[in-house]
Amino acid sequence: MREAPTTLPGFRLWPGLLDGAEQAALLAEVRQGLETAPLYRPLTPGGRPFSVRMSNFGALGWVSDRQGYRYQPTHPATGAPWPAIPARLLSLWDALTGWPGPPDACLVNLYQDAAKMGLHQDRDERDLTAPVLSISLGDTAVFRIGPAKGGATASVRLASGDVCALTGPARLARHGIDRLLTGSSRLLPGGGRVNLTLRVAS
DNA sequence: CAGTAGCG
DNA sequence: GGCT
Repeated sequence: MREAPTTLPGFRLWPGLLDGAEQAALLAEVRQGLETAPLYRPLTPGGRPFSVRMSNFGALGWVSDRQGYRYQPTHPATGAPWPAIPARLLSLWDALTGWPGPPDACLVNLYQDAAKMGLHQDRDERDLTAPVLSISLGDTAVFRIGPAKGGATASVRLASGDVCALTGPARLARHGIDRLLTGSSRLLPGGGRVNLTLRVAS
């Protein structure tokens, strides 16, 4: 599968990398993990709820609450360790990133209806040179990305099966999700989008 | 604070 | 749409 050219150096995009069967198989593994680590709605440190629901796989999970942002080894509601990262995601990481080690965190974000994610930077990881890999499943999202220090952003549609990465000069790019194109995919029975974000947290 | 509103 |  070809890699598409992008405007921002270091932002890599592989449209349609996962075919329908691969998307369905991955989604089944995600659903299985979510039985152990149920989706929940986090709060910002200021106490406002996210519109997205979250969970995590891997040794460490990204969480937000009144205490702040951090990575922790257990689910905030159940106290249990996060489920393992599915092997096919680890293979994808190996195939697409040149990074010498595996990711130890996989954030699971579920967008439904009007859920969105404001512009932000991923900067809670110990080594900010390790890439971030993102997999989209379900409804197409309108993704926005711009330079780390502010300025003009670009809008990019992320469809089911697309994979993208923030690498090198784009590692600290500001990015977010403006909205979903509802009804654009039938992968999730009730509609919506699952985003999987692989990171080296520690 | 990965949220939101108001300004311009 | 970007900044505060």
